[in-house]
Amino acid sequence: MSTSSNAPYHHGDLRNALLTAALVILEREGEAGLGLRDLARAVGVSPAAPYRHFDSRAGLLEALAVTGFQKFSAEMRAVSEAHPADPLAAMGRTYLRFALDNRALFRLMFSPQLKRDNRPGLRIAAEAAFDTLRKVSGGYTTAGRIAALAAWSKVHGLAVLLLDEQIALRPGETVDQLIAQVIDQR
Amino acid sequence: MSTSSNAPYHHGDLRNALLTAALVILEREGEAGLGLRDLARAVGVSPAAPYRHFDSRAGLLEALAVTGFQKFSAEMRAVSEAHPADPLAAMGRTYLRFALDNRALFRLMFSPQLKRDNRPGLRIAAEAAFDTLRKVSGGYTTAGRIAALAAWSKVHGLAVLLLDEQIALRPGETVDQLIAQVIDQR
DNA sequence: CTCAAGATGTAAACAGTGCATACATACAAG
DNA sequence: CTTGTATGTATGCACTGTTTACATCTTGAG
Repeated sequence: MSTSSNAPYHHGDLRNALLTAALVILEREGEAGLGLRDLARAVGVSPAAPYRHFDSRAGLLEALAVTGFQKFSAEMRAVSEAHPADPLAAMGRTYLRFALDNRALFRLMFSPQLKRDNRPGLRIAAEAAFDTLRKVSGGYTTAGRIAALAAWSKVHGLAVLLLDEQIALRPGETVDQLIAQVIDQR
Repeated sequence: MSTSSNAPYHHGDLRNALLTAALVILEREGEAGLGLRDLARAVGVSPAAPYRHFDSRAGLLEALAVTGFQKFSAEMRAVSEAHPADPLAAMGRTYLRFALDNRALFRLMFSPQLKRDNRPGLRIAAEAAFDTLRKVSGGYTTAGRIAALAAWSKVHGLAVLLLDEQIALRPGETVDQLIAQVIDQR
Protein backbone atom coordinates (compact mmCIF):
# COMPACT_ATOMS: atom_id res chain seq x y z
CA MET A 1 0.00 0.00 0.00
CA SER A 2 2.97 2.27 0.36
CA THR A 3 4.80 4.04 -1.19
CA SER A 4 6.65 6.95 -2.58
CA SER A 5 9.52 4.59 -3.31
CA ASN A 6 10.25 4.23 -6.97
CA ALA A 7 10.52 0.48 -7.52
CA PRO A 8 9.61 -1.60 -4.50
CA TYR A 9 11.25 -4.99 -4.27
CA HIS A 10 7.90 -6.72 -4.04
CA HIS A 11 5.43 -5.92 -6.74
CA GLY A 12 2.37 -6.35 -4.56
CA ASP A 13 -0.04 -7.90 -7.01
CA LEU A 14 2.22 -9.59 -9.49
CA ARG A 15 -0.03 -12.51 -10.29
CA ASN A 16 -2.88 -10.32 -11.49
CA ALA A 17 -0.52 -7.95 -13.23
CA LEU A 18 0.97 -10.89 -15.11
CA LEU A 19 -2.43 -12.20 -16.12
CA THR A 20 -3.73 -8.91 -17.47
CA ALA A 21 -0.49 -8.14 -19.28
CA ALA A 22 -0.47 -11.67 -20.67
CA LEU A 23 -3.98 -11.21 -22.02
CA VAL A 24 -2.93 -8.08 -23.88
CA ILE A 25 0.14 -9.74 -25.37
CA LEU A 26 -1.89 -12.84 -26.20
CA GLU A 27 -4.47 -10.95 -28.22
CA ARG A 28 -1.83 -8.88 -29.94
CA GLU A 29 0.79 -11.52 -30.74
CA GLY A 30 -0.97 -14.83 -30.49
CA GLU A 31 -0.15 -17.72 -28.18
CA ALA A 32 3.24 -18.43 -29.67
CA GLY A 33 4.23 -14.81 -29.21
CA LEU A 34 3.55 -14.85 -25.50
CA GLY A 35 6.98 -15.41 -23.97
CA LEU A 36 7.71 -15.41 -20.28
CA ARG A 37 10.61 -13.02 -20.70
CA ASP A 38 8.62 -10.46 -22.66
CA LEU A 39 5.82 -10.81 -20.18
CA ALA A 40 8.14 -10.28 -17.23
CA ARG A 41 9.70 -7.29 -18.94
CA ALA A 42 6.28 -5.81 -19.68
CA VAL A 43 5.42 -5.97 -15.99
CA GLY A 44 8.87 -4.73 -15.00
CA VAL A 45 10.07 -7.80 -13.19
CA SER A 46 12.80 -10.41 -13.54
CA PRO A 47 12.39 -13.38 -15.90
CA ALA A 48 12.21 -15.84 -13.02
CA ALA A 49 9.59 -13.96 -11.04
CA PRO A 50 6.53 -15.47 -12.79
CA TYR A 51 7.59 -18.88 -11.53
CA ARG A 52 6.58 -17.80 -8.04
CA HIS A 53 2.99 -17.65 -9.24
CA PHE A 54 2.81 -20.20 -12.06
CA ASP A 55 4.64 -23.50 -12.16
CA SER A 56 5.41 -23.13 -15.85
CA ARG A 57 4.38 -21.39 -19.03
CA ALA A 58 1.61 -23.96 -19.39
CA GLY A 59 0.43 -23.06 -15.90
CA LEU A 60 0.08 -19.45 -16.92
CA LEU A 61 -1.81 -20.37 -20.07
CA GLU A 62 -4.09 -22.56 -18.01
CA ALA A 63 -4.84 -19.70 -15.65
CA LEU A 64 -5.68 -17.49 -18.62
CA ALA A 65 -7.98 -20.11 -20.09
CA VAL A 66 -9.71 -20.60 -16.75
CA THR A 67 -10.54 -16.91 -16.48
CA GLY A 68 -11.78 -17.15 -20.06
CA PHE A 69 -14.19 -19.96 -19.20
CA GLN A 70 -15.45 -18.07 -16.17
CA LYS A 71 -16.13 -14.93 -18.20
CA PHE A 72 -17.74 -17.08 -20.88
CA SER A 73 -20.05 -18.78 -18.38
CA ALA A 74 -21.07 -15.48 -16.87
CA GLU A 75 -21.96 -13.98 -20.25
CA MET A 76 -23.93 -17.01 -21.33
CA ARG A 77 -25.87 -17.11 -18.09
CA ALA A 78 -26.61 -13.40 -18.26
CA VAL A 79 -27.90 -13.48 -21.81
CA SER A 80 -30.08 -16.50 -21.14
CA GLU A 81 -31.72 -14.69 -18.24
CA ALA A 82 -32.16 -11.57 -20.33
CA HIS A 83 -34.01 -13.55 -23.01
CA PRO A 84 -36.07 -16.13 -21.10
CA ALA A 85 -38.57 -16.60 -23.93
CA ASP A 86 -36.18 -17.85 -26.60
CA PRO A 87 -32.68 -18.07 -25.12
CA LEU A 88 -31.25 -20.13 -27.93
CA ALA A 89 -30.69 -17.58 -30.65
CA ALA A 90 -29.46 -15.00 -28.16
CA MET A 91 -27.03 -17.51 -26.69
CA GLY A 92 -25.73 -18.37 -30.13
CA ARG A 93 -25.05 -14.73 -30.89
CA THR A 94 -23.35 -14.27 -27.52
CA TYR A 95 -21.23 -17.37 -28.13
CA LEU A 96 -20.04 -15.90 -31.40
CA ARG A 97 -19.55 -12.41 -29.96
CA PHE A 98 -17.38 -13.83 -27.20
CA ALA A 99 -15.24 -15.71 -29.69
CA LEU A 100 -14.80 -12.64 -31.89
CA ASP A 101 -14.13 -10.29 -28.97
CA ASN A 102 -11.59 -12.63 -27.37
CA ARG A 103 -10.07 -14.32 -30.35
CA ALA A 104 -6.81 -15.61 -28.94
CA LEU A 105 -8.35 -16.39 -25.57
CA PHE A 106 -11.16 -18.37 -27.18
CA ARG A 107 -8.64 -20.39 -29.14
CA LEU A 108 -6.61 -20.93 -26.01
CA MET A 109 -9.66 -22.22 -24.16
CA PHE A 110 -10.05 -24.95 -26.75
CA SER A 111 -6.37 -25.48 -27.34
CA PRO A 112 -5.34 -29.12 -27.64
CA GLN A 113 -1.92 -28.13 -26.31
CA LEU A 114 -3.34 -27.45 -22.89
CA LYS A 115 -5.55 -30.50 -22.98
CA ARG A 116 -2.51 -32.65 -23.68
CA ASP A 117 -0.90 -32.06 -20.29
CA ASN A 118 -3.97 -32.76 -18.21
CA ARG A 119 -4.33 -29.54 -16.28
CA PRO A 120 -7.08 -30.31 -13.77
CA GLY A 121 -7.97 -26.66 -13.25
CA LEU A 122 -8.74 -26.23 -16.93
CA ARG A 123 -10.77 -29.42 -17.08
CA ILE A 124 -12.89 -28.30 -14.14
CA ALA A 125 -13.43 -24.79 -15.47
CA ALA A 126 -14.37 -26.11 -18.90
CA GLU A 127 -16.81 -28.66 -17.54
CA ALA A 128 -18.39 -26.04 -15.32
CA ALA A 129 -18.85 -23.77 -18.31
CA PHE A 130 -20.45 -26.50 -20.41
CA ASP A 131 -22.67 -27.49 -17.51
CA THR A 132 -24.11 -24.01 -17.28
CA LEU A 133 -24.45 -24.06 -21.05
CA ARG A 134 -26.51 -27.22 -20.82
CA LYS A 135 -28.59 -26.01 -17.90
CA VAL A 136 -29.23 -22.61 -19.34
CA SER A 137 -30.31 -23.86 -22.73
CA GLY A 138 -32.81 -26.30 -21.29
CA GLY A 139 -35.07 -26.10 -24.34
CA TYR A 140 -32.55 -27.56 -26.70
CA THR A 141 -31.35 -30.35 -24.49
CA THR A 142 -34.85 -31.64 -23.85
CA ALA A 143 -35.35 -31.46 -27.59
CA GLY A 144 -32.75 -34.18 -27.88
CA ARG A 145 -29.06 -34.65 -27.45
CA ILE A 146 -28.39 -34.89 -31.17
CA ALA A 147 -30.20 -31.65 -31.90
CA ALA A 148 -28.21 -29.98 -29.15
CA LEU A 149 -24.92 -31.29 -30.51
CA ALA A 150 -25.85 -30.19 -34.02
CA ALA A 151 -26.67 -26.70 -32.79
CA TRP A 152 -23.49 -26.49 -30.76
CA SER A 153 -21.44 -27.74 -33.70
CA LYS A 154 -22.94 -25.13 -35.97
CA VAL A 155 -22.26 -22.25 -33.60
CA HIS A 156 -18.81 -23.44 -32.64
CA GLY A 157 -17.88 -24.20 -36.22
CA LEU A 158 -18.97 -20.78 -37.39
CA ALA A 159 -16.88 -19.27 -34.60
CA VAL A 160 -13.78 -21.20 -35.60
CA LEU A 161 -14.20 -20.50 -39.31
CA LEU A 162 -14.68 -16.79 -38.63
CA LEU A 163 -11.65 -16.68 -36.34
CA ASP A 164 -9.55 -18.37 -38.98
CA GLU A 165 -10.88 -15.91 -41.56
CA GLN A 166 -12.06 -18.75 -43.70
CA ILE A 167 -15.37 -17.06 -44.49
CA ALA A 168 -15.45 -14.06 -46.80
CA LEU A 169 -17.94 -11.31 -46.10
CA ARG A 170 -19.93 -9.83 -48.94
CA PRO A 171 -19.35 -6.13 -49.65
CA GLY A 172 -21.21 -4.08 -47.07
CA GLU A 173 -22.11 -7.14 -45.02
CA THR A 174 -21.33 -7.06 -41.31
CA VAL A 175 -20.21 -10.05 -39.30
CA ASP A 176 -23.22 -9.78 -37.03
CA GLN A 177 -25.60 -9.87 -39.97
CA LEU A 178 -23.96 -13.03 -41.21
CA ILE A 179 -24.02 -14.57 -37.75
CA ALA A 180 -27.71 -13.82 -37.28
CA GLN A 181 -28.59 -15.37 -40.61
CA VAL A 182 -26.58 -18.54 -40.07
CA ILE A 183 -28.01 -18.97 -36.58
CA ASP A 184 -31.58 -18.53 -37.78
CA GLN A 185 -30.99 -21.04 -40.55
CA ARG A 186 -32.16 -24.53 -39.78
CA MET B 1 21.34 -44.62 -57.40
CA SER B 2 24.39 -46.23 -55.88
CA THR B 3 25.29 -47.76 -53.46
CA SER B 4 26.52 -50.43 -51.18
CA SER B 5 28.05 -47.68 -49.07
CA ASN B 6 26.66 -47.45 -45.61
CA ALA B 7 25.72 -43.80 -45.29
CA PRO B 8 25.98 -41.87 -48.53
CA TYR B 9 26.70 -38.20 -48.23
CA HIS B 10 23.60 -37.30 -50.16
CA HIS B 11 20.38 -38.71 -48.92
CA GLY B 12 18.76 -38.87 -52.32
CA ASP B 13 15.18 -38.03 -51.43
CA LEU B 14 15.53 -35.98 -48.31
CA ARG B 15 12.60 -33.69 -48.90
CA ASN B 16 10.07 -36.50 -49.05
CA ALA B 17 11.74 -38.35 -46.22
CA LEU B 18 11.46 -35.24 -44.09
CA LEU B 19 7.81 -34.76 -44.93
CA THR B 20 6.76 -38.29 -44.13
CA ALA B 21 8.81 -38.39 -40.94
CA ALA B 22 7.39 -35.01 -39.98
CA LEU B 23 3.87 -36.31 -40.45
CA VAL B 24 4.55 -39.19 -38.08
CA ILE B 25 6.06 -36.95 -35.43
CA LEU B 26 3.27 -34.43 -35.92
CA GLU B 27 0.53 -36.95 -35.26
CA ARG B 28 2.39 -38.41 -32.31
CA GLU B 29 3.63 -35.29 -30.56
CA GLY B 30 1.52 -32.46 -31.86
CA GLU B 31 2.69 -29.38 -33.70
CA ALA B 32 4.71 -27.97 -30.82
CA GLY B 33 6.57 -31.27 -30.48
CA LEU B 34 7.78 -31.19 -34.05
CA GLY B 35 11.30 -29.80 -33.81
CA LEU B 36 13.72 -29.51 -36.68
CA ARG B 37 16.49 -31.18 -34.74
CA ASP B 38 14.42 -34.21 -33.75
CA LEU B 39 13.17 -34.41 -37.30
CA ALA B 40 16.67 -34.29 -38.72
CA ARG B 41 17.83 -36.92 -36.24
CA ALA B 42 14.87 -39.15 -37.14
CA VAL B 43 15.91 -39.06 -40.80
CA GLY B 44 19.57 -39.43 -39.93
CA VAL B 45 20.80 -36.12 -41.20
CA SER B 46 22.37 -32.98 -39.78
CA PRO B 47 20.23 -30.32 -38.09
CA ALA B 48 20.90 -27.81 -40.84
CA ALA B 49 20.05 -30.14 -43.72
CA PRO B 50 16.29 -29.45 -43.75
CA TYR B 51 17.00 -25.82 -44.57
CA ARG B 52 18.11 -26.91 -48.04
CA HIS B 53 14.51 -27.94 -48.72
CA PHE B 54 12.45 -25.62 -46.53
CA ASP B 55 13.23 -22.01 -45.83
CA SER B 56 12.18 -22.31 -42.21
CA ARG B 57 10.17 -24.36 -39.79
CA ALA B 58 7.09 -22.50 -40.97
CA GLY B 59 7.97 -23.49 -44.50
CA LEU B 60 7.99 -27.14 -43.54
CA LEU B 61 4.65 -26.82 -41.77
CA GLU B 62 3.26 -25.09 -44.82
CA ALA B 63 4.40 -27.93 -47.06
CA LEU B 64 2.72 -30.42 -44.72
CA ALA B 65 -0.51 -28.43 -44.74
CA VAL B 66 -0.44 -28.18 -48.51
CA THR B 67 -0.20 -31.95 -48.92
CA GLY B 68 -3.06 -32.16 -46.44
CA PHE B 69 -5.27 -29.91 -48.54
CA GLN B 70 -4.45 -31.87 -51.66
CA LYS B 71 -5.32 -35.16 -50.02
CA PHE B 72 -8.46 -33.57 -48.62
CA SER B 73 -9.56 -32.28 -52.02
CA ALA B 74 -8.96 -35.65 -53.63
CA GLU B 75 -11.03 -37.48 -51.05
CA MET B 76 -13.90 -35.02 -51.26
CA ARG B 77 -13.98 -35.16 -55.05
CA ALA B 78 -13.86 -38.93 -55.02
CA VAL B 79 -16.72 -39.34 -52.59
CA SER B 80 -18.88 -36.83 -54.41
CA GLU B 81 -18.45 -38.78 -57.62
CA ALA B 82 -19.18 -42.03 -55.84
CA HIS B 83 -22.49 -40.66 -54.53
CA PRO B 84 -23.82 -38.50 -57.36
CA ALA B 85 -27.42 -38.70 -56.15
CA ASP B 86 -26.99 -37.09 -52.75
CA PRO B 87 -23.37 -36.06 -52.33
CA LEU B 88 -23.98 -33.88 -49.31
CA ALA B 89 -24.29 -36.40 -46.52
CA ALA B 90 -21.47 -38.50 -47.93
CA MET B 91 -19.23 -35.47 -48.16
CA GLY B 92 -20.00 -34.53 -44.59
CA ARG B 93 -19.02 -37.96 -43.38
CA THR B 94 -15.82 -37.86 -45.44
CA TYR B 95 -15.01 -34.41 -44.07
CA LEU B 96 -15.30 -35.77 -40.55
CA ARG B 97 -13.42 -38.98 -41.34
CA PHE B 98 -10.55 -37.00 -42.77
CA ALA B 99 -10.37 -34.83 -39.66
CA LEU B 100 -10.42 -37.85 -37.35
CA ASP B 101 -7.90 -39.83 -39.40
CA ASN B 102 -5.47 -36.90 -39.70
CA ARG B 103 -6.00 -35.07 -36.45
CA ALA B 104 -2.85 -33.03 -36.18
CA LEU B 105 -2.68 -32.43 -39.91
CA PHE B 106 -6.25 -31.21 -40.01
CA ARG B 107 -5.53 -28.79 -37.20
CA LEU B 108 -2.40 -27.63 -38.97
CA MET B 109 -4.35 -26.97 -42.16
CA PHE B 110 -6.57 -24.52 -40.26
CA SER B 111 -3.84 -23.24 -37.98
CA PRO B 112 -3.92 -19.48 -37.46
CA GLN B 113 -0.15 -19.61 -36.91
CA LEU B 114 0.45 -20.40 -40.54
CA LYS B 115 -2.14 -17.91 -41.70
CA ARG B 116 -0.37 -15.18 -39.75
CA ASP B 117 2.77 -15.24 -41.90
CA ASN B 118 1.01 -15.14 -45.26
CA ARG B 119 2.36 -18.26 -46.89
CA PRO B 120 1.12 -17.98 -50.46
CA GLY B 121 1.39 -21.72 -51.09
CA LEU B 122 -0.94 -22.48 -48.24
CA ARG B 123 -3.42 -19.82 -49.31
CA ILE B 124 -3.53 -21.23 -52.82
CA ALA B 125 -3.89 -24.83 -51.71
CA ALA B 126 -6.63 -23.93 -49.25
CA GLU B 127 -8.59 -21.91 -51.79
CA ALA B 128 -8.25 -24.70 -54.33
CA ALA B 129 -9.63 -27.17 -51.80
CA PHE B 130 -12.58 -24.97 -50.93
CA ASP B 131 -13.25 -24.32 -54.59
CA THR B 132 -13.61 -28.01 -55.29
CA LEU B 133 -15.75 -28.23 -52.18
CA ARG B 134 -18.06 -25.58 -53.60
CA LYS B 135 -18.14 -27.04 -57.07
CA VAL B 136 -18.65 -30.57 -55.92
CA SER B 137 -21.50 -29.75 -53.54
CA GLY B 138 -23.40 -27.80 -56.20
CA GLY B 139 -26.78 -28.61 -54.68
CA TYR B 140 -26.09 -26.81 -51.46
CA THR B 141 -24.61 -23.70 -52.95
CA THR B 142 -27.52 -23.17 -55.29
CA ALA B 143 -29.74 -23.62 -52.25
CA GLY B 144 -28.20 -20.47 -50.91
CA ARG B 145 -24.99 -19.19 -49.50
CA ILE B 146 -26.29 -19.00 -45.96
CA ALA B 147 -27.47 -22.59 -46.02
CA ALA B 148 -24.09 -23.66 -47.33
CA LEU B 149 -22.27 -21.75 -44.62
CA ALA B 150 -24.54 -23.23 -41.97
CA ALA B 151 -23.89 -26.74 -43.20
CA TRP B 152 -20.15 -26.14 -43.42
CA SER B 153 -20.14 -24.65 -39.94
CA LYS B 154 -21.97 -27.65 -38.54
CA VAL B 155 -19.62 -30.17 -40.10
CA HIS B 156 -16.48 -28.22 -39.31
CA GLY B 157 -17.62 -27.47 -35.78
CA LEU B 158 -18.37 -31.11 -35.11
CA ALA B 159 -14.92 -31.99 -36.41
CA VAL B 160 -13.20 -29.51 -34.13
CA LEU B 161 -15.22 -30.48 -31.08
CA LEU B 162 -14.50 -34.16 -31.70
CA LEU B 163 -10.79 -33.49 -32.19
CA ASP B 164 -10.68 -31.54 -28.95
CA GLU B 165 -12.55 -34.37 -27.23
CA GLN B 166 -15.20 -31.98 -26.12
CA ILE B 167 -18.03 -34.38 -26.96
CA ALA B 168 -18.59 -37.45 -24.83
CA LEU B 169 -19.76 -40.63 -26.49
CA ARG B 170 -22.53 -42.66 -24.93
CA PRO B 171 -21.58 -46.19 -23.81
CA GLY B 172 -21.44 -48.44 -26.85
CA GLU B 173 -21.86 -45.54 -29.23
CA THR B 174 -19.35 -45.22 -32.06
CA VAL B 175 -18.05 -41.95 -33.44
CA ASP B 176 -19.42 -42.73 -36.87
CA GLN B 177 -22.90 -43.32 -35.49
CA LEU B 178 -22.80 -39.96 -33.79
CA ILE B 179 -21.50 -38.26 -36.92
CA ALA B 180 -24.20 -39.76 -39.10
CA GLN B 181 -26.93 -38.62 -36.71
CA VAL B 182 -25.64 -35.09 -36.39
CA ILE B 183 -25.22 -34.76 -40.14
CA ASP B 184 -28.74 -36.02 -40.85
CA GLN B 185 -30.13 -33.61 -38.27
CA ARG B 186 -31.49 -30.39 -39.70
C1' DC C 1 9.08 -4.35 19.81
C1' DT C 2 11.94 -8.25 18.14
C1' DC C 3 13.22 -11.34 15.25
C1' DA C 4 12.81 -15.73 13.01
C1' DA C 5 10.18 -17.86 9.25
C1' DG C 6 8.05 -17.73 5.05
C1' DA C 7 6.76 -15.41 0.87
C1' DT C 8 8.30 -13.04 -3.02
C1' DG C 9 11.71 -11.07 -5.96
C1' DT C 10 16.71 -11.28 -8.37
C1' DA C 11 20.96 -13.06 -10.65
C1' DA C 12 23.20 -16.40 -13.00
C1' DA C 13 23.55 -20.49 -15.42
C1' DC C 14 21.84 -24.70 -18.23
C1' DA C 15 19.87 -27.23 -21.85
C1' DG C 16 17.42 -26.90 -25.95
C1' DT C 17 15.55 -24.33 -29.90
C1' DG C 18 15.39 -22.07 -34.75
C1' DC C 19 18.39 -20.18 -37.74
C1' DA C 20 22.65 -18.24 -40.48
C1' DT C 21 27.19 -18.72 -42.27
C1' DA C 22 31.12 -20.96 -44.03
C1' DC C 23 32.79 -25.22 -45.61
C1' DA C 24 32.68 -30.18 -47.67
C1' DT C 25 31.03 -33.47 -50.81
C1' DA C 26 28.73 -35.44 -54.76
C1' DC C 27 26.77 -35.24 -59.12
C1' DA C 28 26.04 -33.49 -63.97
C1' DA C 29 27.20 -30.93 -68.12
C1' DG C 30 30.77 -29.05 -71.03
C1' DC D 1 38.87 -34.00 -66.66
C1' DT D 2 37.05 -29.66 -65.15
C1' DT D 3 33.88 -26.81 -63.30
C1' DG D 4 29.41 -25.21 -61.59
C1' DT D 5 25.52 -26.35 -58.79
C1' DA D 6 22.86 -28.89 -55.66
C1' DT D 7 22.95 -30.96 -51.32
C1' DG D 8 24.65 -32.07 -46.72
C1' DT D 9 27.90 -30.76 -42.49
C1' DA D 10 30.08 -28.10 -38.71
C1' DT D 11 29.85 -24.44 -35.95
C1' DG D 12 28.12 -20.52 -33.70
C1' DC D 13 24.54 -17.00 -32.39
C1' DA D 14 20.53 -15.29 -30.13
C1' DC D 15 16.76 -16.65 -27.76
C1' DT D 16 13.70 -19.54 -24.91
C1' DG D 17 11.81 -22.00 -20.60
C1' DT D 18 13.47 -23.50 -16.43
C1' DT D 19 16.30 -24.31 -12.16
C1' DT D 20 19.26 -23.02 -8.30
C1' DA D 21 21.22 -20.13 -4.97
C1' DC D 22 20.75 -15.85 -2.94
C1' DA D 23 18.49 -11.15 -1.55
C1' DT D 24 14.74 -8.68 0.31
C1' DC D 25 10.44 -7.73 2.16
C1' DT D 26 6.32 -9.03 5.13
C1' DT D 27 4.20 -11.22 8.85
C1' DG D 28 3.06 -13.11 13.13
C1' DA D 29 4.54 -15.32 17.69
C1' DG D 30 6.79 -14.48 21.91
